[in-house]
Amino acid sequence: MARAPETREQQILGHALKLFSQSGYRETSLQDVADQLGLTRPAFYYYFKSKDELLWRLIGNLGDGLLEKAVPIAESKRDPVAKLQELLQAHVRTVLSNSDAFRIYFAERHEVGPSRDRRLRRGERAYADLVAGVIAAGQRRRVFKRGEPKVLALLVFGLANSSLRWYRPRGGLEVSEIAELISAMAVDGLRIQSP
Amino acid sequence: MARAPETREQQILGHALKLFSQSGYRETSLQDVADQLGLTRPAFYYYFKSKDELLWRLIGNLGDGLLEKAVPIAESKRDPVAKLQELLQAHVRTVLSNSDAFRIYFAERHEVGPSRDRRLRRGERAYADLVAGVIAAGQRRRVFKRGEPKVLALLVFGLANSSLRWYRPRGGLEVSEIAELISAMAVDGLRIQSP
DNA sequence: CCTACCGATCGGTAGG
DNA sequence: CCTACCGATCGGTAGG
Repeated sequence: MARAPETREQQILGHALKLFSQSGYRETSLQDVADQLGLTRPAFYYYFKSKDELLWRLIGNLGDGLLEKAVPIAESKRDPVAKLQELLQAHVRTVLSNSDAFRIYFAERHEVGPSRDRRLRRGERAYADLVAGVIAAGQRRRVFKRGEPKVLALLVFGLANSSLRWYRPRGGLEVSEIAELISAMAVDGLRIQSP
Repeated sequence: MARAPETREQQILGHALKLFSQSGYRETSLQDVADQLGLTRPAFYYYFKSKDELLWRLIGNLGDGLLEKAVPIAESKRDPVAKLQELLQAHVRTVLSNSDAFRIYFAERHEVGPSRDRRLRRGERAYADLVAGVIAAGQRRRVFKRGEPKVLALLVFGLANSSLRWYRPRGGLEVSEIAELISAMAVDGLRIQSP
């Protein structure tokens, strides 16, 4: 059972991930993090510039990860319904596979400061525009309901991200089951009902 | 234009509501609240026992309000689809009409301490069970999709509550429009698709 | 990475 | 006894 040789930096990131996710960024002191690792608080500053820097390392590139997976799906040649379904499945899988980090992201987003906040916001807008574009394409084909595509995209993200509120690894439902449930619910919710 | 004679207590509650909602509970000091009202921080303690007490006054009975409106709908004689639609419309209207308070509720829920947290949890469970019961009734009539009713209820709440993330009063969309959009999306998302 | 600290600010309380 | 506060400061903890 040879453990991967974790660096101190990785240990700090891992423990901070758990603590920030469970108790919040402001509620968790660097002393809490240091205690769990058996080192002093000042030692932390050998590895990270500040508490802000630690937070940014945890949540700064989550948006890029989502966008990377989404772009090829949105640019593929499938129909809008299939695209949206695939986009949402990928979204839920990514979010729930990194549930601690995304929980921190959504709860502590505002703690990163104005310039980084703008950067996060740009990423979010690009991602939302991508999904809104797919929804708009489905509306033009008369398969999705009318309504502001951007608002519908935000609602669909709200549905998908809400799984973070109750999802727990190894708790009844698998990530893939939740991803299928949510994507089906979102796509059917947007579909013009036939009867 | 005679303003209602606002007591100091109401003034404090109103300003704390805005500040906690905008910047967070821990991020807002009692000094910030006091400054906005032109009084000293110790004066605050004449009106409230503690910062915790202030938070509780803002979010402690939001759940009761939701439950009060939901019970008569759930107990009415309508079919499950109509019940769910009405439940969700009432939910969204209530939540968005008190958007600052509910934003605080969802973001700072954990700050109220263990015993009050249990109380909130009990209220949430009762409310979720109510909606899960309506969903289960719809499943028995083969109008709603299969799946754990409790999970489906949580997803539906997630969709409804996500509107708090982007809703702003006097911004394009009316509360009633959002309520109808969300309830239609949720009900159709749960419906077994006919074609 | 530790010991020994700092400037500031936190929530909360004293007497009047 | 009540109300509506004030100036000063408490013990602790924050990030650095």
